[in-house]
Amino acid sequence: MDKESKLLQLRKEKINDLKTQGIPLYPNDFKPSCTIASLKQVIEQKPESLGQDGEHFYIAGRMMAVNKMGKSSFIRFKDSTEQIQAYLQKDQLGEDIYALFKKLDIGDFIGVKGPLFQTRTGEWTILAKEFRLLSKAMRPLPEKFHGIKDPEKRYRQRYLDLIMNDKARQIFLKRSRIVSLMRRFFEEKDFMEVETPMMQPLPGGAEATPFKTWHNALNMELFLRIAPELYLKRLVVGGFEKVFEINRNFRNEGVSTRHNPEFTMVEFYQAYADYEQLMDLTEDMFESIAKQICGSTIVEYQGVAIEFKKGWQRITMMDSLTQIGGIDAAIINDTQALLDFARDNDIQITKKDRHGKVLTKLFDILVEPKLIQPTFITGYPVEVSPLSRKSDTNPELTDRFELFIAGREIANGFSEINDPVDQHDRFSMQVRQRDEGNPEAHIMDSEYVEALEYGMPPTAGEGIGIDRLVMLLTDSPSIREVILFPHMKNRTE
RNA sequence: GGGCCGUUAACUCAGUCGGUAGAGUAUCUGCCUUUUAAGCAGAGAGUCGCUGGUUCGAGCCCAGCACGGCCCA
Repeated sequence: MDKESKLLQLRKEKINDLKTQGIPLYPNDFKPSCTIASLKQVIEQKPESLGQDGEHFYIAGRMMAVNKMGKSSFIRFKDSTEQIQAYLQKDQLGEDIYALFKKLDIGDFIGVKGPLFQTRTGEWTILAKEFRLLSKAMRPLPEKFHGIKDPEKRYRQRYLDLIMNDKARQIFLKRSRIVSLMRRFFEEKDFMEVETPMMQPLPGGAEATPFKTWHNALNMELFLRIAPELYLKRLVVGGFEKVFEINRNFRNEGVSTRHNPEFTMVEFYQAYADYEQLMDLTEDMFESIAKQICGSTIVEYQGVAIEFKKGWQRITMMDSLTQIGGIDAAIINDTQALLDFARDNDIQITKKDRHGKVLTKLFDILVEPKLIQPTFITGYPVEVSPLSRKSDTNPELTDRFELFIAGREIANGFSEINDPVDQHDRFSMQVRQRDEGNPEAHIMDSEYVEALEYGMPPTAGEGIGIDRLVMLLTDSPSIREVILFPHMKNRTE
């Protein structure tokens, strides 16, 4: 990096000049008396108390625009809350300070002290009686009007995106509030927040390829978790009857507009509840969050109005395949006929796949993209649900649902298996699938089965993809817009 | 993994038929004490993603590679 742009060289020379003059470039003794947002509140509430003879305020922020007009200047600067303008006059500040100001750049942090006044056009402005450099910027900010648009640069240097694009800022403010509302929702229902291992000796709780890592001192291989599920249920065994965890999961698969290798889920478990109660809970939570974040239960996502008000459609996978997927009800139970149907429609399904798996694959392609309004799909086949309790009325199906919104999976929940014998059989079935060549099939977790052998109360649990929920509530077309630092390939220097 | 598109100044973007690289913003110099994307006058700024090829000559055509975006699997 010895090759530097002229601009950067000039800045460094300028910085050296300031240093030589004894001007502190990075002082840390200026304390703002209030934020810009709170100052603006004062302006709104009691403007009569303000004016050139009024109270002085200490305000700090990053300079975003400068209008130099000879012996006086306007600067626009912002802190994390708002932006405001200040008026700097040579007469007020003195020769030296004004000369210092003239050497500063957009992007520098500055502190201003003074009263408020109104300009000719009525804009409330700080009249600078004191002016200080608080932190020098070495590199120039992107252009003020167009900001920064290059998606690669926005993601790799998110700080620039956050400085220049208010829309990006708003997305992450909303994300933070969504997580906070969710946490409050669970706490108010007496759920307890817990943290379970992110590094696990056996990756479980989902069908996915894990990341591997190595613990030196223990001399063992570990996996970044693909789900917290099996640990959270151990806690239910241990007597914590309502638990939730908001944290990252890691899945070693491709990146896309809907997938980031690490993503955030909330997973929660409630003893003595069943999957139907969790559907109710989910409706309540989403309706409440949508209202508080978007001000309405109707949220526009990519040009489509989505209604979050509770009372969402609930339909079995079988019914969805015939009613939405357009499959003839006559062949729905005939595996061979379904395979023929798939072949005729260019849907790739292996012959090895059992009936339930065939149904699920057909569902993914024919039904899922059409589920725009919030919809619960229920009645998932046993083969694809190794941790879900079997239905009392049909042992081929489980007491499970998935939630779809805007054509994508948002949540997955079910009544849990608490029969250790059943769980052991299910794992065995998964192990057979693994032997048959499905690398994502579940691993036998004997220690988890042992935990169940000590007895787990009847329980239901659910996981909700927070990134995808944030996408919906912020009208973001790509998951990268809602993850601060989405994963990217290394740039080769 | 496949298809399409993109990569030019710090940022946003032009660049015609292949003929020595352009604008706005930013920067630098000068003027300017109520501006609003301030204004006026002047100046500087480029490994055109990388590597090869074709050509007298390549930002432009061809091939490969890298990174990114969108779509598909």
